[in-house]
Amino acid sequence: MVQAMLQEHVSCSSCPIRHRAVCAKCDTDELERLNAIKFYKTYAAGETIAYQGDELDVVASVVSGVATLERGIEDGRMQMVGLLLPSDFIGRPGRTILNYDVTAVSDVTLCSFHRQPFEQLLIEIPHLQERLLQMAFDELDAAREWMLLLGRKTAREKIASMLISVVKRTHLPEGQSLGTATRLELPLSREAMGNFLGLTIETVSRQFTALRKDGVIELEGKRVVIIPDMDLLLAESGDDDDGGLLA
Amino acid sequence: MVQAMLQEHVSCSSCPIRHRAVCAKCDTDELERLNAIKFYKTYAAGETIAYQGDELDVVASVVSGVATLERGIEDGRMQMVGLLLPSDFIGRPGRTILNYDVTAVSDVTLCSFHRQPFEQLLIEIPHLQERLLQMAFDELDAAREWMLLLGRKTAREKIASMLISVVKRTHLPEGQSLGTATRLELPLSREAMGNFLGLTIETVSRQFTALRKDGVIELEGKRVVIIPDMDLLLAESGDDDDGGLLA
DNA sequence: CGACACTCTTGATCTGGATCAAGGAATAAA
DNA sequence: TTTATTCCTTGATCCAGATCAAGAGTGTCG
Repeated sequence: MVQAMLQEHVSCSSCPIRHRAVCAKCDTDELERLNAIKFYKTYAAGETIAYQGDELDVVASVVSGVATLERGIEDGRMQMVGLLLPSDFIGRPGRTILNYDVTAVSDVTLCSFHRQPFEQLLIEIPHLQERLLQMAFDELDAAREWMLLLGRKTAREKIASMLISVVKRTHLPEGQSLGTATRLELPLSREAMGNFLGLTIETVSRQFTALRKDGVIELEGKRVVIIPDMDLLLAESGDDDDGGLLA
Repeated sequence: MVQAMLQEHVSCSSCPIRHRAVCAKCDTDELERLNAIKFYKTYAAGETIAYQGDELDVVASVVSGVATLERGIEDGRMQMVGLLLPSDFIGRPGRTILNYDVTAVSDVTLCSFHRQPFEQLLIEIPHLQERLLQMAFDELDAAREWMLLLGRKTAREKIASMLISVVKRTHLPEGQSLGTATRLELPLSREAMGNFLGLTIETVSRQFTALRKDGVIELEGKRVVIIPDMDLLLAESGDDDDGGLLA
């Protein structure tokens, strides 16, 4: 499997390293050097990629699938602190100890780099570091928006905000407008959503049915949400205007 | 006043640019170039340094005092998303619109740089960018720890965690151990703490008196907290071991 | 000095979301 | 087909923290 991926991606055409995650500006030579040290790895849905406290000697970029970062307390409480979609980055240069669990929510393919050669390239290719800096600041902005959600929003607002955020991250990049009716496949289980939003699974479920009864969303099965009027949902999110969670 | 600061800091001896915040590795020449474009500005306690939505053409580093980043919703709800102590950084290269209020909690002195020349130096002095990347990742880690607090901790745990975090950030850097009894001057009002923790002012107040009655802390007036046994406080924070919020 | 404005504490009550508990629906295993 | 198993929904009840309300300091400005 991994071998197949390697063959398939020799030119890195579908790899975020090429496209967005790390080096959109790389020239051919630089891309070659990145290609030389990268390797792919896949994980099955539900699999834990790495545990809190692990020593991690790789950094990676999500190629496909959805993964989460979660921080836990020993009594079982869990808080999601990162939702990783394709092109998102895992790990940080300069630190080896991981302080949260990384879990594959769906089947996940990572494009990984051993820390040492990657950090070397970071020094030698300046715009790679620049790109990483932008990504870190983007994540920081997202985290701060998320803090507003966790600290001050009601359960209903949290659900609405999450839906908007998922729409923005999965639909907008491909150029669709926010105004049209949207069909959304949720990448997360009710439990994962609870950990995302700081709620219990029961409250998540109840808010979904409440929003459905109020005509804000429609449900197809458990994982598909249809948003007939995005402005209606936006009005439920507690954000004045754009919102921008994780945007 | 600003003039006085400029004189006083010509060699940048007390400026974080020199010490920790941006360029611990700068050689003399590089320091000169940084000095050439920096300027100091002071703000009085309570003053708003910049508003959500402002176009900001400077980045800055906190020299002295305490400032906060807060994100608000129009109905008055506020969530603090950043607590800035000396050496912390404000603003981000590559973005001009600020998406939170920056407020001086105490009297604050900033060491500021106009965006253009600063970004230029960022390109020309690679380890400056490297330093900024480390700072961004540190803030991201802090934000994630903070998200765990906001999403999953009880009011009592929140207060305890905050106290530990303030101790770590204000005492530990000067080399004191965490084991000894500690006297702590709170930089924040009850309201600011509420916004920090996602609580109301009343709940903050009640938890302080509860912790005092239980012998976990002692209070001297409203702003001074004495922690007779740090392990006791640590046990109340909900963190297994180190905690590390904002550390 | 009193009047006012803040900030903080404390009490009484309310409520949103947690907890406890019992099914339903879908998929897989036997 | 029956029997688990997993994930989700719904109901009943409870409680931590919010809200409403009333002072208590403390400082400042006339």
